[in-house]
Amino acid sequence: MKTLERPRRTSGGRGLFTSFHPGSHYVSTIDEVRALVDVVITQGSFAFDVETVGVLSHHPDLTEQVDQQVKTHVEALTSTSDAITDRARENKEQAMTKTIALDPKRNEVIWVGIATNGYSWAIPVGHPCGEVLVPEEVGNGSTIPPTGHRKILKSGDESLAKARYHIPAVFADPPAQLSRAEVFEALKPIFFDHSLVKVGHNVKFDARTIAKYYGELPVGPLHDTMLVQHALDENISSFRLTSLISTNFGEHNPYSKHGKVGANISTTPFSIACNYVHLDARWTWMLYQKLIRGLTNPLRQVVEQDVRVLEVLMDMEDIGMQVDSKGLASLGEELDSKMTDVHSEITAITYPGFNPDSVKDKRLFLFSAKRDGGLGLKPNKETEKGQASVDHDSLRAMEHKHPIIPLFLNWAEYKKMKSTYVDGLLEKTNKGRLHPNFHLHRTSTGRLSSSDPNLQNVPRDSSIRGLFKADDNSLLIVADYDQIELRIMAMFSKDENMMEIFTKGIDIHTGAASLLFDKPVAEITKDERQLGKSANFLTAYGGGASKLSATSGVTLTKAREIINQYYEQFDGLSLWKHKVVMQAKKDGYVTTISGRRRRLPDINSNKDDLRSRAERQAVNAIVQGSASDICKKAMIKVHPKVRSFGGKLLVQVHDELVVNVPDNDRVDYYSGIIKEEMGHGKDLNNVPIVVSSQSGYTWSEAK
DNA sequence: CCGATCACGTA
DNA sequence: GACGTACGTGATCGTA
Repeated sequence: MKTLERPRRTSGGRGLFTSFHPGSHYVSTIDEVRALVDVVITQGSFAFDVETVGVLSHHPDLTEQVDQQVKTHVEALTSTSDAITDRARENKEQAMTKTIALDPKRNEVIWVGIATNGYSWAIPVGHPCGEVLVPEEVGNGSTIPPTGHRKILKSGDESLAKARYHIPAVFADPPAQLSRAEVFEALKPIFFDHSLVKVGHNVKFDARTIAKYYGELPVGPLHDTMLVQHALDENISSFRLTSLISTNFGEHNPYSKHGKVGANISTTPFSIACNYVHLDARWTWMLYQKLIRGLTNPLRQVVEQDVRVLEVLMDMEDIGMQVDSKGLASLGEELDSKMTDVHSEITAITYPGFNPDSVKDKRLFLFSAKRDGGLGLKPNKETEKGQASVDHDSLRAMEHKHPIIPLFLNWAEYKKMKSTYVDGLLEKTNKGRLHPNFHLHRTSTGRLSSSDPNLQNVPRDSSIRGLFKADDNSLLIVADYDQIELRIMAMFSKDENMMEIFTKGIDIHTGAASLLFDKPVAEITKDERQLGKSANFLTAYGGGASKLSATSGVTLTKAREIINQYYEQFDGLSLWKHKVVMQAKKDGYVTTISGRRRRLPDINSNKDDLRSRAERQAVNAIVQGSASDICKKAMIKVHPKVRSFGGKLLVQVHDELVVNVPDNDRVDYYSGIIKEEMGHGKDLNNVPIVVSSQSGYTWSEAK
C-alpha cells in the first residue's frame, strides 16, 4: 500500500545512504516530482534508472515477424496440433516482448528511479499489477497437475500423468499512477540541464529509452558506472549491477537478495518492484560515488575521455544506419535458392537427414573409415578441444579429395551470409535503419565493441556492404587510419628503420620486404610484399614461424629465416617488445597512450603457455589499445564538426569512421575536415599519421 | 532452457 | 617445441 511518508535525507556518511531499506514510498503526485527535481538540482548530479517493458501490439512489424517465426517453427516439426502451435506462438511472443523491452526505440517505461545524496525516489508510470492475490504455481514434473492443467487424452479424458505445469499468479489492480507524459514533462529540467551530471549503469540505454518521450536525447554530461569500473578493472567477467555491488560493497547486501526482478518486472508485485527501483537507483549512485573516488590519474583521464565518447556513441546508436531491406530480402532469396541446390547435392552424396550445419555429421562423414560409411579422410587440423576440425582452412586443404568438400565450403559461406547477415540484420531493422549498441566496457584492450547488431563485422563483400546506404540526398564518407597499429609500434619503439619507412612515406609492407630481402623498394614483387605484410602483422600479434609458414605458404625454415631477419632489421622494435614484457612482469600491467591499463595476471605464471600468451597480450594491448585511444579521441573531435555541417557519425570500426554527409559540392571539404580532426598530417613523436577517405552512396562504394 | 563448442565475419 | 591479438553471432549438442 501507498504510504504518505515523504522522501527524507538519511543521516551521516558523507551524504551516502546509511539505510538500505528504502521502504515502499513511491511518487504519486506531480508536486512530488517537482519537489524531487528541486532537490536534484541542488545536488549537482544524480543517478537514474528506468524499468521497461515491451508491448508487442504496438509493433505490427514485429507481430508479423512472430507470425513468420511460428510458421517456420511449426513447418520444421514432424507433427503439429493446435496446442503445439499455440505454445510455439506463446514462446515466440514472450521472447519478442523481452527483446522489445530492451530496445530503446520501442520499449515503454513503467518506472523511473532517481537517487542522489541521501535521497531516492521511485516513480511508477504504468506498472501493470498490484499485490499478489493468488501466488503462481509451478509444477516441476514430479506431481500430477491440478485439473484444468492436465493433458487431454485421445479419449477426451484428462491424463493423470505427472507433468510440468505453470499457473500464473493473480494480482490486485495496481494503484493509480502518474502518466509517462506528465512525469517526463516534469523531469525535463533535470534531463536537459547542461550542468547536472546524469549517472547510470549503462546510461546510454536509459537515456535513449526516455528520449522517446522528449523527441530528443537527454543532454550531457552523462556518466556511467560500467565504464568507470572497466577502467579500474577490465578483467571483470560480469558488469551487472548486482555483481559490481558485491565486489565493491561485499557479498552481503540487501540488493543481491532481490534476484532478477528487472527481467520480470511486469509480473512483480507493485511493492516489491517499488523497493527494487529504489535500490537500483540508490546502488547505482553509491557505486558511482565509490568508484569515482577511487579514480586517480592516469585512469581518471581515461574515464574522462570515455564519457565523452559515450555521448558520441549514444548519438550514433540513436541515429542508426540505413539499410536496404528489399535488397537484403532479395539477397536472402538468392542465397536460399543456392542453398537448396547445394543441400540437395549434399544429400545425394551423403544421406537423407544429413545436416551440413552439424560439425558432428560432417566429421563423421569425412573422417570415419570407409567400412563405417565414411570417406576415411585424414583430418589435417584439430580444434582447440582436440577434435578433427572441419573449418574452412581444414576443408580447403583437402578440397580435391572428394566432390563433397567444395559443397561443404559453399554451404558454410551461404549459411553464414543468410543467417547472420540477411536474416539477422533484417530482424533488427527498425524503419529501415539498424541501431547497434556500442560498448565501452566489453574489451580488455579499450577497443569498442558492437552488438545487436554488430556493425563492426559486416562482411566487406559488396553484396552486403552495398546494402548499407547513405540517407536520401546524402553520401557516406569512410575515413580510415593507414597502418595505425604499425605506426604506433614505430612511435613507441623509435625503431630507426620503421621510422624511416613511415617518414619517407614508403608503403610499410614493401619497406619491410625491402629490408627482409635486401632489395630496393622498387624491385619488391607482389609475393615479397605479401611476406613483408605477414611479418608486419605477426609482430603486432606476437605470432611465430609456424603461423607465418601456415599463412604465407613458405616452409617453416624459410619462415624462421624471415622472422630472424625481421627482428634484425627492426632491432629497435624487438628491443621495445622485450622492454614491454619486462615492465609488464614488474608492474603486472601495461599502459596505452592515454593511460589505459591492461592488467595481465598470468604474466609471471609458471605455466609456459599462459605466460607466453600474456606476453603476447602485453605487446598487443599497448598497440591495439593505443590505436583505440587515437580513434576515440578522433570521434570526440569529429562528432561536433560533422554535426555542424549537417552530417552524422554512424559507425566506428576500430580504425575507421563512417559518416553520413549531405550530398553536395562540398564533399571534399567535409572529407578534409574529418581527416583533419582525425589527425591526418599530424604526427606521433615524428611518426606521421595518415588518414585516407573515400565516399559513395553505399558502404561498399565508400570503402 | 542454458552453457560449451565450433565455425566465421571484422579490425 | 609451439606459439597470433581483439571481438559478436548463429547453430548444434549435451545436460538439466
